[in-house]
Amino acid sequence: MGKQITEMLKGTLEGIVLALLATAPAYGYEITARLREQGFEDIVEGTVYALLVRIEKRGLVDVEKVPSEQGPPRKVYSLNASGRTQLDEFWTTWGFLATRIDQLKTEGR
Amino acid sequence: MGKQITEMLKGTLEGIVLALLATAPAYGYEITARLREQGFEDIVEGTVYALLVRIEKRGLVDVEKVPSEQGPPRKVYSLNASGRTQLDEFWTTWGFLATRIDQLKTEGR
DNA sequence: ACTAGTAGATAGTATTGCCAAGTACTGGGG
DNA sequence: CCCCAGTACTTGGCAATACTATCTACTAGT
Repeated sequence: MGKQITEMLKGTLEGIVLALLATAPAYGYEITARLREQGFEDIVEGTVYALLVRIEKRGLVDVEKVPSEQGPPRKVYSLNASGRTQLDEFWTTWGFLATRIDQLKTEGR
Repeated sequence: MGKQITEMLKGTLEGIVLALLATAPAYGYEITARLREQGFEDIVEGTVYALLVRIEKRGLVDVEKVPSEQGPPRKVYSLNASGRTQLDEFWTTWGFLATRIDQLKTEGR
């Protein structure tokens, strides 16, 4: 996949991460790994950490430091009420966009 | 809609415009109007014109100047072979992303 | 001592959409 | 005659966000 996916992820990656956190709290390294498993092969740790800092500053997640058996302590993020609201808005916006784009696709033949 | 849609459009707006041009050649003002009709109320002319300049520079469209009965001459853009290839790639990338996000949505309950 | 794996942070860059203002042309109202 | 609305395109500056590259810190195995 080229750089198209990079630009498409702007605005959606945050929602994707919020959705992941909605299923269970997680820490950065883990989130990166999950994204990779799910097909987002080229998403890089730096991107995820920066995003997590951002959503923490906006108060969408609660953070807890948990010692790790291996390596430095983990910062475990869990979605709070604000985050769930934001996630709902994400689904609304996504639905809006996806509907219109899918419509364009079917019109295109 | 908040600023979420703004970020989401990054990377998708180009594909949307290419898809519009795939149905018929069009000029900037017209494209802006069509987008507005289709629900993208807050897309601004400046954004569309800048995008058109970009895809022209990348050789995805052919341009023809056509005199208008009212106002300055129109720059009519039509998708060429390169543009159609790019559009195909857009649909592939979009399919990839949409599949994964929809999957996250259904998992989320 | 060295390497690999885990875990996080950050400075700099590029892309892209938005905002705001300006240019150019036509036709109608005061 | 001047101003305004509508059509049509241009441009300079700003903000958000993903990527690149590099760095720190800790543990375990060779």
